[in-house]
Amino acid sequence: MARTKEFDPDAALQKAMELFWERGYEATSMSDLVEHLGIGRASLYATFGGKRELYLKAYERYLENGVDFVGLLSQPGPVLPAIRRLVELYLEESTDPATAPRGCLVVNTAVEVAPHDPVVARRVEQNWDFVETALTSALTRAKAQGELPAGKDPRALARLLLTVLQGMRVIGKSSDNPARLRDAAEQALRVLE
Amino acid sequence: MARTKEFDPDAALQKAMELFWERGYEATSMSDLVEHLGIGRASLYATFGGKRELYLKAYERYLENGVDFVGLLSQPGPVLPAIRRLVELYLEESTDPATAPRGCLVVNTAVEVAPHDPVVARRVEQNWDFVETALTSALTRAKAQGELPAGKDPRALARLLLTVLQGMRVIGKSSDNPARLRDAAEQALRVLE
DNA sequence: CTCTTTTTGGAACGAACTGTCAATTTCGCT
DNA sequence: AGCGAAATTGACAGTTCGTTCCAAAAAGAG
Repeated sequence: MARTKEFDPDAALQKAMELFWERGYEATSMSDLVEHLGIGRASLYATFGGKRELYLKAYERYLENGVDFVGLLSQPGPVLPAIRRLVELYLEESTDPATAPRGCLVVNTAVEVAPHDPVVARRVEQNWDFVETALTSALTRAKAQGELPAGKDPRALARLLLTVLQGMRVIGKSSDNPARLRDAAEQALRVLE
Repeated sequence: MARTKEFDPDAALQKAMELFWERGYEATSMSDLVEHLGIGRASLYATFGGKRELYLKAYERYLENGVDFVGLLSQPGPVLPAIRRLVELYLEESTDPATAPRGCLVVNTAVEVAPHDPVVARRVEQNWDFVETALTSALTRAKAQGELPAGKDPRALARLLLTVLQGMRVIGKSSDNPARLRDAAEQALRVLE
């Protein structure tokens, strides 16, 4: 017994996520969002709450649509080719002029928002944990399958890869030198041999 | 034949840099700056120009007082220990709860400001070039001195280190797990052996 | 001491900010 | 058909933003 929503909340959240992704938290105003989402101001507040809550929901939406680590790394068979594909995926997104400037929303959030918002900081750290865990279990499996030398430490290697991936995203945001990140990615992969 | 300034512009710029470093560009208002610098609004504008110009000057001030790559890496004698010290310095600053949340102003700038300001982007990229060059020449010297295996590529290794260092700064901003970055740093250094 | 130049604190500017509210519209249901 | 509940609309507060302006004060040069 109510009026139906005129807009699709899912599509609106997607657009909000893209705007936050491109411009950052502080530089994106509620008026910008109202304009780009094509919905009324009050509808925005009624559906998503204030700016901070909307950002948190946009952040989660980003994670849902992001790189599928588990799907990529948990496939049966050899592990290292999957890790190579993962690194190359990050490399492409970090060097392509169309996608590099926006970087990764998690990195952007870690840098701009997390230091001033404990809730956000926890979410970001959970993501680091998640990626690290996915890489660790993949490398552990690789070691069991003989793809990784016996002396290597899967968790330590996962932590190096995690750090390199985020570093690539940062440098890609302000550099149009693909060779730089290509070399870094290649050297990072060579650690696994 | 004129009045002298009542405040020390150098000290004021230092304080402005610290405020931008801690809060970011957008989240720091001119009123915040006036308050923390202890000088009048008009003096701020007359001395440093507008907000953007002040930020650019603060950025340069940060670079002047930052890690002395050349001084660290150009000392005569073995190179690898110096590189190890450099990585450990980054590790400490990225894991110490007192310094980790503010991260590195260059990284913060690369993420928040560079994508929307070509001038800033150029400055940031110049910094990546500078660090990469310093590391490359150091590793080249290490190779000549037999510290680095003959098969290694100094520039590619420098690019990996550059990426790892920036990645550490990002993860350190939102993680209080020192072991994570310690492992990453250790594995990165192991690449040189 | 006077003139000139600069600094200074604070008021004031228009614009933009986040968030709210009453009025209106549209649906489901009796 | 008409009633109640939810959603839209547009305007509206109350701040805060970056920036400018101005009168008063201060300090070196003659």
